[in-house]
Amino acid sequence: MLWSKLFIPTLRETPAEAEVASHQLLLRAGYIRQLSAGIYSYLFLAQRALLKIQKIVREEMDAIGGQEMYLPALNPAETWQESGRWDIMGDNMFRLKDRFGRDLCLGMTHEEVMTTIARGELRSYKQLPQIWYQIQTKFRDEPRPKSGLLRVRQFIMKDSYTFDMDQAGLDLAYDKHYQAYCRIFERCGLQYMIVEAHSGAMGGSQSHEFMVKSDAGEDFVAVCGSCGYSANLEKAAATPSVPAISDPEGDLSPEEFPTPGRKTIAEVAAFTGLPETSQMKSLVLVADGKPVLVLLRGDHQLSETKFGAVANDPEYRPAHPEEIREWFGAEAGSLGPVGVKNMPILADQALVGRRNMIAGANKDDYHLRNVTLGEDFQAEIHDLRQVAAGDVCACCGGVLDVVKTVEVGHIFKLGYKYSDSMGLRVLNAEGKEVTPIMGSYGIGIERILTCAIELYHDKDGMILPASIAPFDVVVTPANNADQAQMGAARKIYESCLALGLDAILDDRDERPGVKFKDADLIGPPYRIVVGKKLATGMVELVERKTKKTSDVPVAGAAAEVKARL
RNA sequence: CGGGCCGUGGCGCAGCCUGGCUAGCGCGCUUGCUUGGGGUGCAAGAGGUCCCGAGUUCAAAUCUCGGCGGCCCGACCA
Repeated sequence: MLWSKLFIPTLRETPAEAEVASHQLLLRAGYIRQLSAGIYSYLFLAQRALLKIQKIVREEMDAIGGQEMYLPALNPAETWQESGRWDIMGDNMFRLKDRFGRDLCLGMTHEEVMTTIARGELRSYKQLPQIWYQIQTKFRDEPRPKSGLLRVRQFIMKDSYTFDMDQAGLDLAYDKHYQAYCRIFERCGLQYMIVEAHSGAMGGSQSHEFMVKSDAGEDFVAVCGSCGYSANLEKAAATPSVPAISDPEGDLSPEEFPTPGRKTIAEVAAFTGLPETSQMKSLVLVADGKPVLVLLRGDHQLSETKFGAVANDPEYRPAHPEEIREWFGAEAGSLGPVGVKNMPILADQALVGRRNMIAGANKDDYHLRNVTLGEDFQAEIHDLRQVAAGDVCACCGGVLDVVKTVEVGHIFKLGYKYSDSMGLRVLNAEGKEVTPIMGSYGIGIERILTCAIELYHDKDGMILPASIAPFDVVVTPANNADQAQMGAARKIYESCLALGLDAILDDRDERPGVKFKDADLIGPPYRIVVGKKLATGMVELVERKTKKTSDVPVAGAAAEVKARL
């Protein structure tokens, strides 16, 4: 293609609204333009890159026996009411009414529609297993769209769904997807990691996320440098670090002491001269409409996900100050477990085995010393704390790190959640009616592009992996006015095409500097510069990643690019 | 849902506090010449409801109130 004929609106300056590198470069390189918050138009270059990504995804999905479909994005309310997600999705779902006043929504994912198809058509175990997928636009009314294409309200997703007769079948389907996803992210050139994940509102048992490490991300992942254990922070488990000082020995009784004005863990630590690890942190939460007292080691944080799961109410809330006053007779800064009878007490397992700790006295401005779990009060023990950097890996004893990541793929074993609630039944070999087991698997197409840019760029622009770059090579005549250069450039460009390369000829009447800058910006892995050395029969082959230049003969230039890709 | 910032030709900004000519600057765009290896130089041009509405005033980009839109932090998020 001829650059002079294309619409590639590059920007010399970075638009003020773009914060993260991928967003800035997508705008500057003329890939995207914003239409509204979290809604973007994909221009020519973006569309080319996204199509290349989709091609890779299709090839790998087809390779595991996936059958591509295309489902409606516009869904009737009933479909979502059947699974119960019409209510669960809340404000995150775009909703609208048709002319007759019927409720509709824009699909966020397609478990319901896929299950609707399946229950209408699948009759026999002979028809299973099935792997169905689509590449389609999804809609989510994010409370806060941000970071360019990283968090948007409309995006393209590859989503697949599997139907199997039994757990073993699901395990196999899950494993096929796991392997296919590895190949997809591999081929797209991403450095990724696979982490154990929390299955959230999707329901289901096992789940893995495919994450790309990036400061632009919003998901935190705990990783062990020694054994490779990695898990989403929502779910990660680890052995807590050893307390800063050991506990006082002996079977001591709780003893009240004044702590005037000291409310926070840090203030009490400073006042008593004892580290935060010697304290019990008391949180009052309201789950399922009922109060719960949660105890953690002073320096630990509550994992909202873990608590939500234990309390069986992901919608729980912190208690209001008035409620705390009513239930405890003290303010939040002076709460503790001793003497609490009117609500269940949940303690984090890091408190097991500890003795004689500091806790609030349930009396303003007083704390207790010598409080011991199991002796001075009883509690249910759970893993409730959020893993932190520096914790000890539960698998190997190594040190855990916590890194920021972007989620590019997620696979779930759904189990029977949808097939059961929506009435998908088939007959097994014995002629008995059984419920197939399902899995669902997603990939964010734009996120692959965005992560690639986050991962691979420099001050001059994108350095895209060849497999997803909109072009393999750009041919740049240094001086347009020079007929010999233009002619040679044209010939090289044509040889590239003949070799099956995605080539672009920068035939614009621009200064060489402008052409070089633009080529660097939009990210093709190679550039062939036809310049003064043409007189000696040579052109320059420049590798975008390293900016390394090598002289190659005119006649062999195209082949050399082909060989290097 | 809490907190902060912003809205002035396509892009980046100044002007606003302290109201007053035809609203500026850089980049980009058009035309001509020039130049031709990292955003060339010169010249001449085109392009603006100063986000919208109401109010104050002789006079509003500027002050007041209301609204809309965008960005960022937190909460939230398959």
